[in-house]
Amino acid sequence: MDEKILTIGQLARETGTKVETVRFYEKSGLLPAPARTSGNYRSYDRGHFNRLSFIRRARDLGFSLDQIRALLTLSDDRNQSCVAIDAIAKEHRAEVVRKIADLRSLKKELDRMIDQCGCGVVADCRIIESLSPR
Amino acid sequence: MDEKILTIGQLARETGTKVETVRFYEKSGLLPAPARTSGNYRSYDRGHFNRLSFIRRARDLGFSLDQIRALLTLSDDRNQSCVAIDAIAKEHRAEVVRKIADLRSLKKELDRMIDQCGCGVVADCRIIESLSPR
DNA sequence: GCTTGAGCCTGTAGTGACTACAGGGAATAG
DNA sequence: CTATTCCCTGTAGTCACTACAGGCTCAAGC
Repeated sequence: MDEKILTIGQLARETGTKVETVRFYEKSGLLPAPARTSGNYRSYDRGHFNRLSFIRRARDLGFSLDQIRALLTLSDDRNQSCVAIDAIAKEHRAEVVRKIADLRSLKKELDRMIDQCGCGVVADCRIIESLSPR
Repeated sequence: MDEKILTIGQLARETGTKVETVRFYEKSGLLPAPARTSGNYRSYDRGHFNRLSFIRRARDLGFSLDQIRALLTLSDDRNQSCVAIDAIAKEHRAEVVRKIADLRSLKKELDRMIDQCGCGVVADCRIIESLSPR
């Protein structure tokens, strides 16, 4: 039972978060408000550390704060079916797939544009031309 | 010389922009403030139409407003070399390439996560588990 | 001439997910 | 005792719009 207690700075360092971001998560209702010391400092425990780690990992994977809020709520009820969790993850993956496709066609257009640039004078620039209305 | 003059609504429709966005571009210094009618309505000419079309096309290709500002400034000097324009386009393409790579590795992680989900009960959920700190 | 409705005006505030102060108090090392 | 580092609250800024609120103008129909 090493109930080691962390200041906001330590918690931030250990989870790779900025101090301001930790406070922002608290204000946004993602991280419960912790106990305070006599000097009004926030004091975090293991539960906070776990929850913040979860949030950060999910953020790294591109989940929105709303999605994370939903995941956290669902994961609190350990006896529920995890179909809803699966659905959130799949919805997110579909978004990612869409974005990849969008960026790929974007890149093709940029390639075409850039390949045509003879790097002469602006008046003949194919990049400017392909951005201009015909 | 059909100097046809457009209201903000017509300009917006013809360029596929929202009226508020046109005003926003003016406030941001991307689109020059047009003349006004006696009733204080904005009246746009062909030059505005061309410039706004350019902005929209560049936005569709994912250029930032700052990049577009630079492109517009550069393209105004028709005798300059277009090396700088080429550089902006290539920098943007590099960003897009980076984003595609990021999203691809993201998708792989999401795939792994989702594949493992047996869709049982939250307590055994592999998605929650792989988001939690080890 | 009068009304109705669409379109226009300005200005402000909201979005997401933070980030960056400003102006203070608390804790700690020397 | 002092200097430094950390912490506190609250507000404003980022990007590229979007959405009002509250009011004015204009064109068409009656």
